[in-house]
Amino acid sequence: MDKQQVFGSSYVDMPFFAANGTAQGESRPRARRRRRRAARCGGGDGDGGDMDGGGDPKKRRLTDEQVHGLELSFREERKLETGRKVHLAAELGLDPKQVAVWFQNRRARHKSKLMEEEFAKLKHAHDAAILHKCHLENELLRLKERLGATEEEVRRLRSAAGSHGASGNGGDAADAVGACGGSPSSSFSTGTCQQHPGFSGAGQLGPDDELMMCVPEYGGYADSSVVEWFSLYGLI
DNA sequence: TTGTGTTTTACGACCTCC
DNA sequence: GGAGGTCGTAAAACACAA
Repeated sequence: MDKQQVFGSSYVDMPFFAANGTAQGESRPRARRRRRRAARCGGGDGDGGDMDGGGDPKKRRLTDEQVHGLELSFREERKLETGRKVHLAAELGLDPKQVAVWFQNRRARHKSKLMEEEFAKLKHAHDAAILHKCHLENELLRLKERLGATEEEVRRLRSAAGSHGASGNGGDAADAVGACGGSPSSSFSTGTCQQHPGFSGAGQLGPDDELMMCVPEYGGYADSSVVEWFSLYGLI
């Protein structure tokens, strides 16, 4: 199989055999310890063919130069055509199969990194959306309070006008409110927002625990205001 | 020095494309 | 059918705290 082919190929006697050696290791920023696991080499892991007769370890780290060359090539093009692979392998003293494997792993790392970045970005947007929702719900509470006070004032004025015998036709704004019958606020749902004592507007919230106190539930992503918020962040 | 967590190298299985 | 891709995983190499 391929395992035997890999270690029977030319790269075995190339300079990077010294990569894990003392000189190379000491040239790196942090000294690298060598740990021998020779005892395990003979252990039957069912992975026969690890040794190429000479007791060579199964894996060898690539040298910095080899990794650098591979990195440069990867930046140019993430896919690897046959010609490029063979050329790169010859140039770096590697087996073409090693180059292919390195590119596969490098693509996987790249993808993983991209996913991490994407996750962080989405989390940031999520937190911002939660904060925005909290602001909106607190604003709603304030508006409801004002509405209640206004309705109370209207009732008071009406009763005062009624006691003076006037048949109220001057209550324009008051009528408008009154026309709503059971008050518009009755159709509002305050949701689950609990007003935080120290919360009085934007810029007051920082840590997530405050967010959690403010908005104990995380549903409602279909809310159009949240969609707007996401679009503000350029996420959709 | 050692135990443990992370990174790197390598492989097999499976899929797609030519 | 072969070459090269992704995905999942094993294991060596390595870093580092205790």
